[in-house]
Amino acid sequence: MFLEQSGNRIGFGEGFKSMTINLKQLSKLLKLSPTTVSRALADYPDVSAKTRARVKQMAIQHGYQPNPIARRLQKGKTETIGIVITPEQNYFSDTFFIDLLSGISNQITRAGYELILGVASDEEHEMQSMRRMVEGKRVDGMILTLIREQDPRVGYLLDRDFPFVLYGRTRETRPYAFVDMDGKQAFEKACTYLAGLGHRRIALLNGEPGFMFPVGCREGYESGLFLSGLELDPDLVREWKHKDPSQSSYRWTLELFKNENPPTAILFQTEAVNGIFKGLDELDLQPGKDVALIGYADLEIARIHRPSLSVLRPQAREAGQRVVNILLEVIKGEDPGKFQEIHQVEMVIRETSLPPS
Amino acid sequence: MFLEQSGNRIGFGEGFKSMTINLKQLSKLLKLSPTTVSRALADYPDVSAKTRARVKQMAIQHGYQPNPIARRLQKGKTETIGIVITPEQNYFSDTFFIDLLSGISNQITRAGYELILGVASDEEHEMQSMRRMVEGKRVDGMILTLIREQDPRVGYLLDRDFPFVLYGRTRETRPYAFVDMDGKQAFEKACTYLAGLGHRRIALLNGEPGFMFPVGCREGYESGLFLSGLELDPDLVREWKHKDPSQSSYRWTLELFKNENPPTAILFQTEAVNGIFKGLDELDLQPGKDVALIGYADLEIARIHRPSLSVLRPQAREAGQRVVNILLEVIKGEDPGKFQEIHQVEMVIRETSLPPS
DNA sequence: CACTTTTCCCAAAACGTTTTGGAAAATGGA
DNA sequence: TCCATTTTCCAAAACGTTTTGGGAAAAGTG
Repeated sequence: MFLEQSGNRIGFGEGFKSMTINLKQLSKLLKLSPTTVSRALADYPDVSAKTRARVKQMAIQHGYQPNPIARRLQKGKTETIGIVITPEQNYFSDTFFIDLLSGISNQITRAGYELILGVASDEEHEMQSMRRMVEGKRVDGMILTLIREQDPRVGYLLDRDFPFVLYGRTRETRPYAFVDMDGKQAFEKACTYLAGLGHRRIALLNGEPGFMFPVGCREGYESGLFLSGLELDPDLVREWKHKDPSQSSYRWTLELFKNENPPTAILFQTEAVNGIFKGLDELDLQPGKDVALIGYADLEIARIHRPSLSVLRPQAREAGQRVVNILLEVIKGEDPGKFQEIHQVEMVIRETSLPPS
Repeated sequence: MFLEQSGNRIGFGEGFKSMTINLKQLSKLLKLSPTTVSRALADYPDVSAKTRARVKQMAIQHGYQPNPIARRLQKGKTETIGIVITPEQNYFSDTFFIDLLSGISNQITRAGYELILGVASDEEHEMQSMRRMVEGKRVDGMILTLIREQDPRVGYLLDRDFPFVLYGRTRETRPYAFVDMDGKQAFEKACTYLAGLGHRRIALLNGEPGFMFPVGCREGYESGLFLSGLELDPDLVREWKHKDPSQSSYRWTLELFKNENPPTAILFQTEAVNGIFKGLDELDLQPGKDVALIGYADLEIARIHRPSLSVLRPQAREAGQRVVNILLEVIKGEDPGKFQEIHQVEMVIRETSLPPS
């Protein structure tokens, strides 16, 4: 019989949770005032080394942790920063965004802060979720991602002088803090590299219009063409959609090769790679051999595909950490205009960036 | 010249932020006590309809929102629930997890609660992040995902009687609350369906051992074989790894077809589909035509691939909402054992589930 | 020794709510 | 009119910290 499997642990529930100790209780134990205990733990100089040690030892022994809510009320800070993501724009397609989030989370934890997350189904709920955080006094600062060229969130936050940092940039004349990847430099580098290999017809399968990042990509692409003495052919530039990167990029790939003078190389964001592979496959073109490819972002598929995909590699984790460190400075009262970082992007040459055949 | 671009808005900063109004200030405006205002807003019956209306009107007019931190301190609740995710196990491979998160987030917001997120790099940091939330009194409850067969997190939370809900299940005899997908029923259904089409050699490319979900998948697979009068061939069962689903499933796909009597159909989790496609391609086998395929989870790739992939479709968003509603009940003090839900999974027949050729 | 300075500690206030335990005013019943 | 009841409001306490503004004891100075 399996009677013993029922596993009652009588007298085990309750109680345990309330075993957390108080500042007042701790101070009583130490025969000190709460003031002194608080200040001892905070390393104030006006408490003797001896009692400070005694206090800390007792605090550890009893597992004392100050109640963060009480501290926040007193300090007038939420010790919390907010971020809102939207699933529609499938930002979670791979490790890129989670890397960014990982950098953000770790740095926030290190500062003793909290990260609160909102998931919004569309642009309107995105704004609504942010307003709840800001006007509901639930956060000290906001992190914004997936920035649009005209982004109402930025104006909103600037208007009420609320601390925030962008991962990306927008069109806004007032100064604000941001960490951005140098998409322009990256695509220029990739473009001139391909031209240096002898490619003369280089296509750009760019991200969705309306967002800021593709703007820089396009600038870099055009600049790369110019520096290589190539002419811009508008027929070689197409834009895929966030809603279904694969489907739209598939369509545009086919489109690109209807050209009487088709491209021998394509630049793109790696999110769109599935559609491109599918399109090339249908056209009986071998990636890397018949068409050179360089993607932006080093997703898993780029590494495991055969031939492996040459990529531009943004350091998402580091960027996330910088975003947080900057935001903490801005919350402290530093001038946001001082924090405008553009991070370089390295190029990783693998197997899909050969000279034209 | 572009001098006007500098865009100084003198006197625009500061001030704006502090325009948030207080309960005390609001009560002064109304010539009422803070008590009455608070009770009026909370719809207590001991405040007259007339003053209640007056209070609410004034509150709206001045955009009053009670400071959540002060309320939390008084109420002794954090109004916050926590979740910890880990990027290594690439749970973010597609829309599935973000759908779950979306359901969670929306329901939490509706309850006036907050979702705080931890990102942990491995199992150890996962536990550490959770302990920070629990022992640091930062949350009222935890949501757990990606559950292992032996999951130390569950024991930890049960031991200190801390409210939590699992998305998934674990091996644990004490009662706890969970919402799980019926992987067993799903894989049984898929397996009998394929057998019904005439398939006699059905393979299972299962998720990583150690986690709980693949256990149910395997049970359903075996049960499906049994119900269809087929024999289990251990050579037709393989397991891929979370770290690189594509690579490992690619290897195992090749392996499966080294069998002298190879499978005509494969069941698997859709995360592994890229590796399978790649393997089949290398073996010159056409998905759907030469080998029937049914995946678990309706990721984007399943819909856009040609032929489109037949799938088992878990309703992640709904599950996320249930998880939150249950957790709120448990936080209120309800018995967790009462909340054990197993959600059915529907099958979507597309183009990769034909009879054997 | 008398004075100043430094060291070490603490009582009380404050943060912004909600809850507790009445109290005053209005109403109803005789 | 008087008492009991109901309605409507509020002062004070409480939640658990940190900060403010000293004050007593110890140490240094002449």
